[in-house]
Amino acid sequence: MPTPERTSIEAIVLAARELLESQGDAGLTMQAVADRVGVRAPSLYKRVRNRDDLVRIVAEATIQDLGAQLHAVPVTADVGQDLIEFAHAVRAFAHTRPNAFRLIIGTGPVAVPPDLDLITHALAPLFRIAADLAGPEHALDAARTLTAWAGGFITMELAGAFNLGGDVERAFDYGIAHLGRAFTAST
Amino acid sequence: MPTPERTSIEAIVLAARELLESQGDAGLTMQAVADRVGVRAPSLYKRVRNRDDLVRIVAEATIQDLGAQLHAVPVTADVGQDLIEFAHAVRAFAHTRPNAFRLIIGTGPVAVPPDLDLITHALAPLFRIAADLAGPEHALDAARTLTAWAGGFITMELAGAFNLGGDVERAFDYGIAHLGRAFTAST
DNA sequence: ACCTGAACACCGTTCAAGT
DNA sequence: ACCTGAACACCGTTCAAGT
Repeated sequence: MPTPERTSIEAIVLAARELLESQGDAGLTMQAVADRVGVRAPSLYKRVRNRDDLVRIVAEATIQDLGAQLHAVPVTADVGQDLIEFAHAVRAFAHTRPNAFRLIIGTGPVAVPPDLDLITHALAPLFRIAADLAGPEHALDAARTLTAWAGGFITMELAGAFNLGGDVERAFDYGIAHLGRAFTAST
Repeated sequence: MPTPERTSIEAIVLAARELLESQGDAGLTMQAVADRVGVRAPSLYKRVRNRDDLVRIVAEATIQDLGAQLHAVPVTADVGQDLIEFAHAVRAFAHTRPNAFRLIIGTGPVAVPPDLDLITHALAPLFRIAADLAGPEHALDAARTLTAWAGGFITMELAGAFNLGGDVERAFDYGIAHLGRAFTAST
């Protein structure tokens, strides 16, 4: 006797993302997700292996969203300007969904790492910029330097590590400008 | 009738640090700490407000250790070389105590933020380098760029985000070299 | 004054029993 | 085939009772 499906993986993931952002990682409990989608907690295990798996799915969905934002940044003739727009897009994304962003920086508590291809595809626009700035043979190194800086800066900003005074906005722009110049200078 | 003290805050913090490094954040439970110091879990609350407080103390102890390592880096006439040694010291520290390092990057699960003065003092050598490289008026911006890059790079490395091939070591040195040049170029 | 067992409110997860 | 209640092994934390 089949029972009608009372929820879906999509509803579960949506509930998990909303809970993560509104209540933090500790608020993302199987109980709370179940309540939100209208079933009992054990039912979730029909659609999801366990909590770690659910968190991994949320992380991957976030990577895809971030990738879409980055692919939407227009490509102009000025690579330096593109880098600025790109960096601001990442930062804006992180500010609207800080908890999800922490998840994909490798800093948040993700037990199961997200799919590598997803990350590669999401960051494809960055590799274009890095290659244009530093030349094809240093593209990977340059891309890593840029992601490390952006990820580190935004993580620290979200953690409130920049309370020493000074303008955080200006420090971010200072970083972009000097990084952009650093690569171009050594082509 | 006083009972003899069967443990101490020092023993508790030591146990917590060992557990964090060997078992990860999830393994750092009040139960496990109590077992290790030879009391029952409720007794810990005589020395520590709660688990979040214990984690904060561990984070602060880690900042002090990192600060000691950084202050031990010799100051030479070549600021560029100092920066290289400094960055390598941070990375070496992170590799020996990855879980504790994550705690102080603002990426790990620290509910209560560590004392700001501790961080300022620990990073004092960096500010010297930043001021020498970028000039006193841009010292803060430069220091933030450097810490963001180093913290982000090492965090991603520890999370295994650099599996795209290529030499991680080389990417790190590439980052130092270009950052060092970037600031000096614009003095 | 410190330590303890017992208890409480939570977790994630499993599983037999329902429909 | 999906959903559920009950149960299990864990958490962190409180507190009255011991010494």
